[in-house]
Parts: sequence; C-alpha cells; structure tokens
Amino acid sequence: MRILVVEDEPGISSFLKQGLEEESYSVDVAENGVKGLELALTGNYDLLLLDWMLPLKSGVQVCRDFRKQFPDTPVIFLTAKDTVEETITGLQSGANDYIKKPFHFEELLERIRVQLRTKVISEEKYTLGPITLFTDRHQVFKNEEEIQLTQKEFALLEYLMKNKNQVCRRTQIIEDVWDIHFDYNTGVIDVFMNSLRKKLHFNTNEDYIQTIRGVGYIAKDL
Amino acid sequence: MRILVVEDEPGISSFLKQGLEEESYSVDVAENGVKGLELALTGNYDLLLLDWMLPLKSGVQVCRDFRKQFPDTPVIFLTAKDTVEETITGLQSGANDYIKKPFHFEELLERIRVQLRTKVISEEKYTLGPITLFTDRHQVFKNEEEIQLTQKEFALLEYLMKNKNQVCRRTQIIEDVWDIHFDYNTGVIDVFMNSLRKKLHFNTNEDYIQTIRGVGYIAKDL
DNA sequence: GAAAAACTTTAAGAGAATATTAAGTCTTAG
DNA sequence: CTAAGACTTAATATTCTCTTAAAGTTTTTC
Repeated sequence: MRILVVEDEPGISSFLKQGLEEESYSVDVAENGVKGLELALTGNYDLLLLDWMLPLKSGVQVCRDFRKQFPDTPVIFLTAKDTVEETITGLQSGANDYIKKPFHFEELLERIRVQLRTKVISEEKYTLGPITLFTDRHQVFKNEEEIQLTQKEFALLEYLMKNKNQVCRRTQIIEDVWDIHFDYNTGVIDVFMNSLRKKLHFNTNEDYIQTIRGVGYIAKDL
Repeated sequence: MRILVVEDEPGISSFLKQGLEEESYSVDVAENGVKGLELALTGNYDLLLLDWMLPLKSGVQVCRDFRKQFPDTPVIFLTAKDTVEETITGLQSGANDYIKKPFHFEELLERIRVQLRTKVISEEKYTLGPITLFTDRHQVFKNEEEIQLTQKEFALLEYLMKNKNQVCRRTQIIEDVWDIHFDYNTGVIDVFMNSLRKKLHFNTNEDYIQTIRGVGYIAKDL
C-alpha cells in the first residue's frame, strides 16, 4: 500500500515516513502543496496524509483538486488547526478523516487501516508526464484540467500511452487503432496526431509525444 | 436517512435525537446494548452512533456483532473513553470513526456526513447544480420550483445523478434504467434525454448534462 | 543549396452520432 | 370501454467527427 505524506516540517514528515515504513507501507513525501498535488495526481497512491498549512498551496485546496479526479482515494488531514470550523472545512473539502496534532501514532495507524479496509480495487489508468488517462471512465486530464477528446483521439492517445517509451510504428498504429490491415496511404495519423498535440497544448520543452522520422511516434516521460 | 443512537444517558441521547432530527435525519434511540443490537440488526438504519459503556452489552461487543451481518453500514463511536488504547480497540471492532466526549455537535454532524456520502446506495437525496432529486418522494426541484417528471425521465435523471461526475455509457444506461441486457439500437435514450433536458430548461451556460459522443452522457457540477 | 522526402497544418466534404419531432402502441384511471 | 398520458418506434434535421486532399514546413540527401 502506497501512502503520500504532504507535510512541510521535515521533523514530522520523516517521523511519519519512518513509522509508516516500519508498518510496511511504502511512503513518499512532498514538502509543499503544489508538489503534493502533482504527485497525488499520478494516481500512484492508496491514501493521502495532508497537512493544512503548506507552502504554495493549502492542504484544503490540494484535497479539493485531488477529489475531482480521484473521488474514492481516502484522504486524512493531520494538522494543528483544531477549531471546530477548521475541522468541518477540512472534512467538507472531501477528506475522510481529520486528526488533530498532537496525535498518537498508534491512533493514526489505526485510522489509516480503517480507511484502507474499505478501499476498492483501483481503476485502470495510464500516465504520461502531467497527463492521466482513465480507460473505463473515458477521461483524460492534464494536471487538474479535464481535456475533451473525440473517440479516435482518445484511442490514439490510449495506444501511445499503453506503449509508453516504445516506438510505435505507423503500420502498427493504423492496425491497432484504425483496424486497417492493408497498405494505407492517406495522412490520417498525422491529422489526428496534430489535433491531439493541439488539445494537449504542450509547452516547447514538454516534448511528451515525439515523432520519429521514417518510423512513427513515441510517447515518453522526460 | 435513518440513524440509530445507542446511549444510556437520557440527557445525551435526547440531545442527539433532537439535534439530528433538526437536520432531518430520522432517529431511534436504544438505551442498552442488547436492545441496541436487536434494533440495529433489523437493517433499518443507515448509520449507528454507539456509546461504549452500556448496560447489558458493551458498545464494542455491539459493534463486532453488528459488523458480522452488516459490513458496510457505518458505525461511529461517541464515548468518554479517550485513551489511545480504547480508541484503537473501538476502531478495530469495526467502527468507521471514533469521537471523544465532550464533542462539538457540528463536528459530529460533519463526520456523519462524511460516512454517509460514500454510502451512495441508500442515499435519498442527490444534487446537481440547481437540481435536487428526492428518491423516496419521487420529486425533483430546480431551485424552488418543482419539476414534474414521468417514471422513465425520473429513473434516467436519478441514474445520471447517482453517477455524478462519471461517464455513463449508453450500454450501462440501457441496462440499468431500461433493464435490457442485449444489444439495443433504437433511440429511446436520446428521446428521453431530450425531454429531460427540455423539462429542466437549462440555460446555455448551464451544461449540467453533457453528451459524450460515441460513449454516452455525463452529469457534472460546473 | 536545391530537390526530394517526411511530417505538419489547414480546410472542406462525407459520414456517423445525436437531437428533434411526430406518429403509433401500450397502460391505466375513470 | 374510452380517454389521457406514458412509452416506444421511426423518420427527419442537425451537429460533430472522421477522412481526404492539398498547401506549408522542416529535415534529409545529393
């Protein structure tokens, strides 16, 4: 089980990391809200532990943004903010539990177990840099923002992401995405690759989909 | 939403009953563990509020026995037992949350909502932007104005709202709303979607029900 | 550096999916 | 049994997607 700890005080985060790893969770730490959300949105975690007061982006904001894409992954606030109003705000932002500092580690552990015991099997998804693609839901996100794709655009992106870091030849693509098994000559792939890149609006240094002259294309993390 | 309060101190239980009923929960009270378990096992409740120290049968015992038959109904402990060991024992007995007395009623309310928002199935009220749908009463409102829907229109809207923010495929809709389990190709869905949107008379910028070409529809808050 | 090859971009027509309308069939209340 | 309303089917209209083709750009080759 993978846990993401978003906490800016090194003392607390390293204490949490060590303690949780002793319980054989695998733990990553982010030291500010922006980095935390970014990591969380990769979808690699089964649970989030969030501090409220974070540099760059508050825990509440992280929780809200995270919830839009992951409605089922449990989130636990772990914070010194202890008024009733703050607790309620935290829970309303989509958290599943709210623990006030100072806390007992054993109680935290048990509350984590409570959240994880109901957790369902996670859905199939692929990632590519800031892009996340959910096959069943038929949805694509770039960071927090949802991107509307047509059928073919989606199928093409799905194919590239499924074969991430591998060169996809044009003949393979036309077979697997278009289901055409004879020699083809029109520029369909090129046109769709174009609209795909346009909709994903990569910056100049975000070369996540590269063309390989004379062969095809490749999707790769940078 | 029906809540069972198991609590032997009349002062506390009547305070809880009154407060929760003001929030339009329907509340029953049991004043000892045996009676509490008996009522709980009727399955008529969506959530249990349990005291620990109870006559005849302890809250922990009630929780354990209840869990055997109802693994998914949320249970919240509400108790003066406040050591870490007791908290852990309570949570391990199958509870979903553990609140220590004295507590703030507003926080209790919010923690109840947290538990109930994941129990989608038995929920009786759904919202979507200005739309509110009551499953039991079979009523739909847009803001204050009631909207008259037919059976199928209601069922369709209910399905979309139950799966808010999730893509609903045409095949799923035809299965779950029409109960047709083979391939089906008439435009029933389109026709009902049309009359639904007409009756809900959304403005141009109120795109609460979007169509996803080639896939189906999605109801989402904006 | 010019020509050829490969890829990108744009635009328009064909095709497919959905929206709308209307008519026919079924159900239910009186 | 009849009439009103609800559901389904079918036909037409509209909108959006996919494909093709042609023009523009970059890269490679000689």
